[in-house]
Amino acid sequence: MPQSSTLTLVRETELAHRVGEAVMMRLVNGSVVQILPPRAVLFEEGAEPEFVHLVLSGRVGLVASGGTAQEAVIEIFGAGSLLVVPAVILSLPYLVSGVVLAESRILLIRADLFRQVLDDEPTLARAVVDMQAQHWRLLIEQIKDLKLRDAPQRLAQWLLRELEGQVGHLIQISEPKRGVARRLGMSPESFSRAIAALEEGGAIRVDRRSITVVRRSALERAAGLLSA
Amino acid sequence: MPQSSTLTLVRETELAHRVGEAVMMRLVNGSVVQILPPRAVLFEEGAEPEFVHLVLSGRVGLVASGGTAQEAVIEIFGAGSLLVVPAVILSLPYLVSGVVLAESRILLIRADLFRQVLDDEPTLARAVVDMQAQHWRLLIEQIKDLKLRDAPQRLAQWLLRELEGQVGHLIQISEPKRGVARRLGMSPESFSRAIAALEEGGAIRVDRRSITVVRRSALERAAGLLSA
DNA sequence: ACCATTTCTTGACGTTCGTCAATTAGAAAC
DNA sequence: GTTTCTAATTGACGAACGTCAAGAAATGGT
Repeated sequence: MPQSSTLTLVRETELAHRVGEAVMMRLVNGSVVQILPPRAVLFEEGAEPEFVHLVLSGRVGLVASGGTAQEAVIEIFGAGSLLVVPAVILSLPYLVSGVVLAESRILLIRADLFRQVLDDEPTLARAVVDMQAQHWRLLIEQIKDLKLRDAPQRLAQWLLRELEGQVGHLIQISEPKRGVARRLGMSPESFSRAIAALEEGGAIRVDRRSITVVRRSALERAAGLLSA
Repeated sequence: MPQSSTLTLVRETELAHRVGEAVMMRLVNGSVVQILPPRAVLFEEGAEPEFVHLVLSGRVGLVASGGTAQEAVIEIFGAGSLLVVPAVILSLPYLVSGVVLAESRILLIRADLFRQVLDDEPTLARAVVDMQAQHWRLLIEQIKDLKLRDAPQRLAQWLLRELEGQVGHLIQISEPKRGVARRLGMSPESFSRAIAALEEGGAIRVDRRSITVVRRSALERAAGLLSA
């Protein structure tokens, strides 16, 4: 069973708030915490699911690999996210790999334990429904992006979404830009050009990995949200 | 409350099997059944969610519209599918519209009723977790398709998936091809060319809206599953 | 501070795919 | 049957974007 500093983190997660102390303890006991550096692989596409992964800190990317060398970042999750619940519930092979993007602390919950608690404890099922619902909407938004917006629009949209939940007009990219580019379904080169175009248009100011939104309306126009 | 022919259909759904008669009746009572023709709109993107939709028969497409006239078919669901649970649970506007593709019988479950039963009845929460998990995997597969496969590969992949759960080698398209094309994220023209290419390659034989898979291996190669 | 490695940017080029337009094929109405 | 409307195909063209290649900038290690 994990140590106290970890327990503090666990208690701060949305999941812990929703299921309550007792149920959370059932999940935590018998689980393992790992602290992993970037590029570590949590689980691999095609493998049988062994754990549900609760991200306590850091960032984890869901990555899919095509037949050749190409890789696509499906989605990126931060602290509080519960990963690969569907694979565990259905006992089907992972559809994606989990790759650590920034040093992360991960709680590994054994698959059979998770399934059992899910059946025993209604509060867990109820909490999972909500979390799944949020993830579902993320994916729907992303499919909409991919199907009906071009690369610069996707970038503008992404910047606007990053801006929500932020204090000021500043967006800090916490990982190589390549990662963000792939998450947005474009090459690093296209990402670079799209960013340059937005800066050219006076919408943003870029320095290093810091992006300041200068004119929000220009961003919204670039995202295709404003008509003219 | 719906009539008996409808009840028979309801009882055949996966949901009914999983939650049991009593809970299902709570959902059905006070709910309404609609029989709708193609092109009917069940719910509209951006609107506040009023109902959870249980498809009893027919097919319903989830459609998203970009700023301009363009539309994208996100996913297509048939009998037994429970639609827009996430929007209802989170009380957030629909991200997509629901459009009837083939004449459908739909059970409309009031949003507040669904939320209440979801909180009261653990079996419903548990069933929804599973159904959401399946949907999640559909979307993940689709994002993988969009991000790392080109149009002909997506078509080949789709044909292979349609073939599973079929008896022979025959695939019947039950709606205008445009719909399938959009679901696959390509224009009808590209769809047409991709199909022609597969027929050219001897993988399939096409007649009207019937597609016969002649050489499965050729299809798998076209889908990018086989190396050479 | 230096060098080595990785990341990022920029340019040139080719492929893919969407759009436009014209034609053909089917389906439905009368 | 003919007309009419929608769906599907085919060709030509262009825009978007990925790849390749080279160079600049930043990062990390010692």
